[in-house]
This record gives sequence, C-alpha cells and structure tokens, in this order.
Amino acid sequence: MSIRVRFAPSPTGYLHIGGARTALFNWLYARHTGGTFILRIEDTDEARNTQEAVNVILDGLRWLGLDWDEGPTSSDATAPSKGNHGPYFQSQRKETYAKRVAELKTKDLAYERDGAIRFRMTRDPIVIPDIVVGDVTRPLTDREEQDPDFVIVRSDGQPVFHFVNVVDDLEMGITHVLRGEDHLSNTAKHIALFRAFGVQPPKYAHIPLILNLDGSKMSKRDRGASLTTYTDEGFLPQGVVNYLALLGWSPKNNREKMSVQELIAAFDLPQVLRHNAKFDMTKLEWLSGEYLRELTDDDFRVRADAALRHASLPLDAFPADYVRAAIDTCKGKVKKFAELASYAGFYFREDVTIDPELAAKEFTPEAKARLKKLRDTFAMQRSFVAVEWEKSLKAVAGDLGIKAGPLVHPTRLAVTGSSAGPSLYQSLEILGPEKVLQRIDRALAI
RNA sequence: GACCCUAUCGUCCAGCGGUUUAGGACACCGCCCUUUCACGGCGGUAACACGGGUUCGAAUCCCGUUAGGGUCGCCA
Repeated sequence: MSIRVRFAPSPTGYLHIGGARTALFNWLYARHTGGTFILRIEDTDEARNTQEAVNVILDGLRWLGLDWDEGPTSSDATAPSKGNHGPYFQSQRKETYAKRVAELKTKDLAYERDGAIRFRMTRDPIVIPDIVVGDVTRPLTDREEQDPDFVIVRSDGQPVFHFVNVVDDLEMGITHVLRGEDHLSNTAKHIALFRAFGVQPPKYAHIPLILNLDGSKMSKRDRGASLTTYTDEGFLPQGVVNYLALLGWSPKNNREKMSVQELIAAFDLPQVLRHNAKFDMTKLEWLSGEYLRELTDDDFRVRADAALRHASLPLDAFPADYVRAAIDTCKGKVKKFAELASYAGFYFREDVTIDPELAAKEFTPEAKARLKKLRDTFAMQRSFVAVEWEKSLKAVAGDLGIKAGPLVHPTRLAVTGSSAGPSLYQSLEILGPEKVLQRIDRALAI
C-alpha cells in the first residue's frame, strides 16, 4: 500500500519553525518512500483565518522547496485543488463532518449535552503504538476520570480539532501521521475516534519538539520561531532545510552537510530521535553560509542585489558595472544576505561613518602621519587597478620600514568605515581615486 | 496536581554490554596561512544528571530520584 502523509497547519498568520520541520519530515518520508504528500489547511476557526494567513503557509513551503502532491493550488479555499481527496480546506468540508457526526450518533457513540455534541470516550487505557517512542499507554487523567466524554461539535455548530483531524485523515486515506510530540497524549482520543468509525488508525510517529536554547518553548515572539526570519534575513533555503532535518533526526553517520537528494535517500522513521532539540541559530548560520559560498556568481549577484536594495541602498545611482564589481568582492565573505548591507554599504554611501572608538584606536598621530604619506603617494598614482593600489601601499610601507598591516588597517577604516570588509585593494579599485582620496582626507581631519 | 515522554561536551548528533584514553559538527581558545574579515590547515578546552541494581564487564539493560518537556478546553 502506498504511503500517504500530510501536513495540516492552521493558518495563524505565521509558519512556526517547528511546523516547518514537521512539514519537512512528512515530505522527506513521502519522497523517500515514493508516497504522497498532502497539504491540508485546518481553517475551522473562521474568525482568525484569512487568505493572507494561508499564503504565509503556501509561500513558506514553496520557499523551502516542499511541494505537495495533493492540496490547495492557491489561498482561495473555494478554488479548485490538486488531488482527488479534496477539498483540502476544512472550511469546505462541513457536509463530511456532519455526516460523520450523524454516523456516531446513529451508533450511539455521540450524544448532545448543553448544546454541544460529545463523544462517548472509552474508559479503558489506550495503547498508542508509536514508531518513534514505542507503545505508550495512556490512561484517563484525573480530570478525564470525572467526565471522559469530550466535545466533538461545539454548541455553535463548529466541529473541534480532534474530530475534524481524525475524519479528514480517515477520508483522505492517511497512512502515517508524523506530527509534534505535543499531540502524543491526545492521540488516545484520536485512536478511540478511529475505532468508533470502525477503521484501523494510521501509524503514528511523534517527533520531538524544537525548543529555545534555554529549553523554553519557542513562541511566536522568539527570534527564529517564524520562518520569515530566514526569508527576511537572506538565509538559503537549502541551508534551513539541511539544518531542520538534523534536528530530531540523524543519518547516524556523522554527516552534517547533506543535499536534499541525500536527505531523501537517507531519511526514515527509525532514525528519528526521541528527545527534544534546542534550536541553535549559530549552527544554522554556519550551514546556510556553507551553501551561500557555493552559489554561482550569477546567483549570488541576483540575490545580493535584491538584499542591498531591500536595505535601501541606492544601487540605481551607480553604473551596473560598478554595482556588479562591488557585489563580486563580497562573494564567499558573508553567511547570509542580511549582512551584506553593513558589509558592502560603503560602496553605495556618500559618506562613511566611523565609530569614534575605532577611530581613536586606529587614527593615532603616528598612524595619521603614515596615512598622510600614503595619501600623497596615492595621489601620484597613474593607474587605479587593484595591483597598483597594492604597489603604492607596499612601497610606502617599505619606505616606512613597516609591514603592510599597520597601513592597511587605518586605510580600510578611513575608506570603508569598518575594520572588516572585502579585499582592500579591490575595494579601492572599485571606489576609484576620487572617493578614496576624499575619504582619507576626511579621516585625517578627525 | 494527575498522566505521558525524555536525559552523552555550551548546542546538534555518533555510540545500541567489552574494539572507548567516549567520536564528529557548530561555538569557543591557541597557532599557521593572510592586506582585514571569511575560508582553509593544525592543535586545544569541554559531556555519559544522580543513586541503586543486573553482569566477569554498563554511556549502553532494569528500578528509583532529580531535572526538562508535553497533555489534561465547547484552542489548534
């Protein structure tokens, strides 16, 4: 039997990183087994669901490269969808739920109380066979002991999550439910519901949660909790995918950097870990940076251009050649595109602002004297390609009897306003003599 | 509070009874390379939560304690 898995997010307005990881695991499992990956939108809470919110999910999955075999084709719940188990928006499946409620009522497994419809929950402990954790026995809790039956349709007529989730998994022929461990305890309810419908429940695999570095739950406000963090800051999707795959799953051979194809080939449920993982942004940045370094020159240019414009740098005020040459000096130097504005901004700004503390440290009277001498040598230069700038600087260093370093540092600070940046000589070539001399003069006047 | 899950370097993972002076990666610290940064190379600091068992032998199996997480809604 072919494997059918699903990602069933609720459109809350953002895609949680844990949700993205759940989607990834489902997707990898489907691709690994040749199964079907289904996207279902759980928009039962009509008040807070908007097309905007649905788009956040669709765009997020597309950015990650997680394509779905069945599901919506757009954020419009009424638009045609892909696959023959639709509709894939719960808001469009009301008749199905009504039919299933009636079925339970007929079997006397559901009844009305206080305007709501309740399910007759079994009083016996339920064993949840979980692929990741093993068999988990879930008895009723103290509270449930008082009143084990739970609401499946609210008094306002809206069916609740536990019910629609089970009905849809049943109707859509879901074979494996891979979801966050936060659903483990509730799975007893789901299993009871499946049995009430007279069918075998799907196989369950509850995957461990992603927590903050301090062990707390990652909530909307935490940096990195929303996928937009990564799209906005210019991470590379393959880096995010690679990192996410390694949280709660392991290829067991100490591999770190793996392509999507390698992940698909290696991914399987037995290697899913059982304990929660803490989210380490630093490692993600490293991994994403690895992929960024491998970008083709053209790909890098396009993305860098967009990132710099996004940071409001006036690229259009410069010749295309200039912009391109400036961007090229940054290749392989940054880990994410959001760093580019501060790294290469000096190419596109009229003035460089120099941190007073750095200036005080770097522009000592002695350094200024050297810088002045260098400035005068620069002024006599005839050619302004990188090697000529280098020759001049080294010649001055030679005259002064010092190494290039003590001359490079103040020059870089004067010209770029930063102590780190692209190759100095390249930068000087791109900036051109006019700006270089002007900026050195300004620094000398500090 | 009750129930459930989990527990190896700061973090992510390897380890699934002896081959382990516990391995890799990120981070951190040195050194080298180098015009800065980054990259790369070399080296280093750093962990089996605790207590009982089982066994000739335990990071690995069992029990307890502790800690963390989850669930107990007419939220999803």
